[in-house]
Amino acid sequence: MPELPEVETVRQGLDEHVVGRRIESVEVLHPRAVRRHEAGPADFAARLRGRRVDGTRRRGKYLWLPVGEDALLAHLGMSGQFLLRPPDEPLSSHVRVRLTFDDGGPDLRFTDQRTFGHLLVAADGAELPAVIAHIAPDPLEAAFDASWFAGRLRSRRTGVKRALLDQSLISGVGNIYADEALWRTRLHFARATERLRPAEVAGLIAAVRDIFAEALNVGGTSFDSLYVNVNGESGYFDRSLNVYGREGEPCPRCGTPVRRDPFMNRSSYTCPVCQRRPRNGRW
DNA sequence: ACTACGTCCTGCTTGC
DNA sequence: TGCAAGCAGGACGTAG
Repeated sequence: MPELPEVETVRQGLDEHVVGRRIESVEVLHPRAVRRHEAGPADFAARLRGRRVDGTRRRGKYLWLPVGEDALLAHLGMSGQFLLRPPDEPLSSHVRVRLTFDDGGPDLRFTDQRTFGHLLVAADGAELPAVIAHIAPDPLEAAFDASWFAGRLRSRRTGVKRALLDQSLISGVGNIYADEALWRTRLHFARATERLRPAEVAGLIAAVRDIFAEALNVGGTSFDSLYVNVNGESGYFDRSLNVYGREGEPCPRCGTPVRRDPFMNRSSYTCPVCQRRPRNGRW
């Protein structure tokens, strides 16, 4: 599932293979892929046709390609991929949007099995598209303000994992890296945010940063081959996950079997010894 | 104003 | 063997 490291890997791939090229044609093969482009698929295509891709940007799990004053904004959802393929190669059934370029080189295929991802053209967008103005800075960008984040945590009345997943507080963290960062910091996911000590918050931020950096070094994580980078290569950070998806396996720190708890209609993985459940926790 | 939850979607896995 | 339920989950809209 693409979280910040996977999205950043994709951004780097796009930066290398797409920037500087002029878009010749835009095909929307599945309207759901552009559902957040309010003016509809035809307008989406028209706004991109003939435009040159000027660069690549990312905040959290969103990435965008500035094209003049506009930007092609993308969210990969759970299974979104950008694939570069020879234009004469047949389209797979999960290709939702296809861009071709006037240089005749590889086309760009937004492919998304589970269709949670989406693309849109932001008309205001090169710097920071207004539609994602509510997305907080991610911990790898200069705009991230640790004291602002700590203050927001203190004023929240929720559990720490819910807060980590709230993209308006800190962006880029999903279910996998949330569990990994909490394990590393020895925090249970239900710890009340307002009762976290400053050192615990600082440790949590550091853990998220470290885990993101480590994942980036190996090109992001992958579980079911749904996620691949822009060239179609799978990431492999999953080999170094400590608790996520490892129910019953020994905690790498203390050997206690990892526990899985239902959480927000999904799962949370913890070490029941390293991450003690709080008395007055918030799920 | 803030928090929590249902919903979208497909395909693989599990269980009867 | 076949079918149905379970599971994966990011972000948004809405209910409370």
